[in-house]
Amino acid sequence: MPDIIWSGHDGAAADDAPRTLIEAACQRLRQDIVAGHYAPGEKLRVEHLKDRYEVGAGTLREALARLAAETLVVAQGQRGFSVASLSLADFEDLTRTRINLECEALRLSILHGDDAWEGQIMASFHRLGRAQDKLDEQPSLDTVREWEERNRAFHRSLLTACPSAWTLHFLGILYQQSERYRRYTLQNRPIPRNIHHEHEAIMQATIARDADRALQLIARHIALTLDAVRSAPPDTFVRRPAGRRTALDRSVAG
Amino acid sequence: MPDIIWSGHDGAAADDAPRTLIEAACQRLRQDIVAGHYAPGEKLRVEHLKDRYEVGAGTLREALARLAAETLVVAQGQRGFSVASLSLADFEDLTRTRINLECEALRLSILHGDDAWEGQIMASFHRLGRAQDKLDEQPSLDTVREWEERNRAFHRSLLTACPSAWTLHFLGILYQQSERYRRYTLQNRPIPRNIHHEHEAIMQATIARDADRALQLIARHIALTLDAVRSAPPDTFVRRPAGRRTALDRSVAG
DNA sequence: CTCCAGGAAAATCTCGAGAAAATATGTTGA
DNA sequence: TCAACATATTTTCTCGAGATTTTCCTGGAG
Repeated sequence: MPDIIWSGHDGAAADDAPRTLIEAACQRLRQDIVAGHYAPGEKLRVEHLKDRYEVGAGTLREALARLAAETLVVAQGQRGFSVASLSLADFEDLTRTRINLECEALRLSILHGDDAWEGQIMASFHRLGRAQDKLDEQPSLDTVREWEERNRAFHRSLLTACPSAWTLHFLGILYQQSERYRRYTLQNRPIPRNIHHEHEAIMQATIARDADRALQLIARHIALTLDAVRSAPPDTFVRRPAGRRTALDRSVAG
Repeated sequence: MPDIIWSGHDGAAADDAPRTLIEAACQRLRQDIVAGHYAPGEKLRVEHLKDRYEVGAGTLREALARLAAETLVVAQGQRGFSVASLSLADFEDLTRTRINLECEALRLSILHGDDAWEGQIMASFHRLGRAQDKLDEQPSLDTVREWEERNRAFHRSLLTACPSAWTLHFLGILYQQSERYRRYTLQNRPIPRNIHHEHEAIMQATIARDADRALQLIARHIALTLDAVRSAPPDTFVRRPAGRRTALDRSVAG
């Protein structure tokens, strides 16, 4: 139980209580970045942002450093911070990695889940269905927000029984990135109706403990997002500031 | 090619040039933590550390924030920073997740690797063998260091052809954590001889493009580290400062 | 017209001091 | 003896200003 590792790790958690100005600025910045208020690759100048978010320079600086942890912003040596770039190739990789991890997480969740877990899934699915109805009746920013929130809750409920904190941690990061892509490329696009049936099938297979089927369904479900983004206007991904170096520069255990 | 995402992400890369004092402090702190100079769960007081590393308070603070990104340290609301805790349960999870990702990365690497990639693997394997010889002849801190360095290089060479930057990124984090566990639990313990044969078998299967066999071998290879840590003194994992919350609190794409 | 060099402007990086919070300590009462 | 409150100390959090670096603009030479 490596709870501790994530406890203060404002990166993945801490939606609840912004105890410090840093956390508050971190949250607001994260929301604005994920929501697409800043263009991909855009430079984030501390001098400008400290006015916008009404904090000191050092404070904002540390908030940006924390966001760099989530790979939402990048920090270059002596050249300040900028919003992480978006590219189709990255999203393809992101989606494949997410499918890999989410299948593993769902498999473990089905293996370890108890009755309460099943109940939570049904409940969150029901709430998502209601949000879907409201969205169909009256599409608005509020109803969309609510649908997104409950969609996230539904997907999360599927995995709550997964005992692998590391897998969930990485999935959290990938979720966030995925959401950023989705919002950026599919701005204000209506949510197709058939997603509801996908969710229903996933839920049924999961509760029936049919791991093979559930994994197949969730994989396809996630892959559909990739197709949707692929069909975005071709000029969507353009920004590409100079980048270099590759990961995996450290340590290995034998 | 999401190179940009990792470019300045000092978290996983940037061994080369500490362009700022923050990066320098970050590197030194990371080394000291991975090396075990600080006990797991130990509080990291800024006032003390700023003297030790000869930087200002704000500078050290930001370095700690970046290390929190790598999950080496944790930042709690108004209660400062502390070293991430270690537990056997966490290491088991860590290892399983690493096996999952590393198998996927190796599979992709075998799929995409070219002749130059094969050459790099053979070269790094050869260098590792030489380091092993030197280590057998004369065990010392230097020879151990060299072996560790080349072991890391060998494992990295296996995956250089993997096109999934996200998988490699996560693996980098897991590697680092794994190394921390290994050093903490197996301090100064000799490296068993048969590891050389494991590496040889992995290399041969990889170059022969026998993905199934290579994956099986690498999975077992990593799992052996888990066994080694399991056999550590039972009182190794004790520290457990208060922790709460779980990951996966954010976002999902539909 | 292109390319290189120099300098001005902007931004980042760094530091120490003051305010807020949390922990530790000491005291009082039951 | 134990619990609870008030105080004191430590630690974190926050801010603005100065030093260093990068960037951009201008000018001139080839």
